[in-house]
Amino acid sequence: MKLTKKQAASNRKAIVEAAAQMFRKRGVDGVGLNDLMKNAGFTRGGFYNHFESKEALVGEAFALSFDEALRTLAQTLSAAPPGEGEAFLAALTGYLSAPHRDAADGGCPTAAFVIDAARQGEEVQRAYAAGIERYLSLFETQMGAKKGASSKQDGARPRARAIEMLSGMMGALVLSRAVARVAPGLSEEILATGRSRLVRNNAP
Amino acid sequence: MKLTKKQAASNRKAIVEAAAQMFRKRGVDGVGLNDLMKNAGFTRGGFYNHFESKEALVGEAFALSFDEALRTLAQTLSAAPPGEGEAFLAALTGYLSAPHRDAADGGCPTAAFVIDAARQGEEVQRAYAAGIERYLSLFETQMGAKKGASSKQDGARPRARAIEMLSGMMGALVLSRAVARVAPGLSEEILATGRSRLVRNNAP
DNA sequence: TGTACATCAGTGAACGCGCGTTCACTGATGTAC
DNA sequence: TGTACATCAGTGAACGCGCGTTCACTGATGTAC
Repeated sequence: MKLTKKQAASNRKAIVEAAAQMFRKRGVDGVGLNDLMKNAGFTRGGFYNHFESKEALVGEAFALSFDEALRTLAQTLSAAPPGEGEAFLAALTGYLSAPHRDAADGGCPTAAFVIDAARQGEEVQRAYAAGIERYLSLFETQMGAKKGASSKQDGARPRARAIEMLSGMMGALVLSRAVARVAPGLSEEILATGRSRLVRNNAP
Repeated sequence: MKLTKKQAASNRKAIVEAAAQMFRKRGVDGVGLNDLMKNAGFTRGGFYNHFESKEALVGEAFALSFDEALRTLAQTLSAAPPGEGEAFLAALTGYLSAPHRDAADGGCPTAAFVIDAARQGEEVQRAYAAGIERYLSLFETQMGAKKGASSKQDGARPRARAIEMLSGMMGALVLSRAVARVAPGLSEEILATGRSRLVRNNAP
């Protein structure tokens, strides 16, 4: 049953893809390897043909999640007319939306993995920290692009503004998820408050 | 081996206390009942004399964590000279500190349970949402007390300011925890940025 | 108040189950000649 | 290019282990008289 190298690599990728989604939705501890392999379209025994251990997969799943999220965001931004910063604001507004809140499996890995990352091994945590730094760099670039146009936060340096933005938006998103089922009004209020803050901080 | 009612209630309390700490440190899925009961000073079989299921305990552990955190905060604030708001700012600064980052088991339940809450059953999630509302009320009260003294955020209504504060501070704390072991510089930078934002927003 | 008995918190073995991981086996691919 | 063989991804049973939960049992407490 040996497969072509191309097919084997593709199958491996499918496992990491499934893991990236399932880990975001249910947490690392909430996903078993048998369940994962079934979702990826295989039987459980084949897992160790591709990965040394579950932890090794977790690191790859974290890295892939950040790769995809950052690539998608970069594409969205580059598709818009440059210099204005409107596309960036639109992306941030979509971040604090009900669809993103309700679809964690395809959503922001910073939010989905923020508690898991603290409890995983160092290699996994390094993948997470690397993703954070990439987000911060992107934010700095975007904020620098419309320098002078924004108002109230100009006193803070770009790096500090990027950190505030990432932690503040991620905090609002995870909090809105945490109460969504039993307090939908509060959940929406948290998202709306975050969006209005974005608008306020970006007003001319 | 029957115990006095008082002793039995005390033993039950010990189990919930242990759970409140262990769940905050390792997550709900990361704590087994045998391990929990051993930590509380008992053998595993006794658990079901006090609780219907693990999920029932989770709800009580969430509620107790919020009770203790809010009581401690209220005590700190009431011990200080009233009206000035200095004690509140000091408490917030302590929230974004390395000791709090490094001791999740005795720390803020909003932060520790924010991802678990989204994945637990409705009863557990209700306990979490109730805790959030209590935090928001306390924040509103504290911010109202120094009304007119603060500057930049006065345009936002107290409720919105409380939501921003809770989600923003919680976001910074969990993000600093997520990278603490592999990127201590970034972790401290996240905390420091949050603290400087507090100072900025509360400057006269 | 004193005795007789039901209550029930604690014990520790045991249940079935799913976990991460290992294994012998299969058979088409990729390689050596 | 054609044949012979080593490689290795996939299969599915099995491993030991810890999980949440159940159980029969113990014996001091709380209650009934």
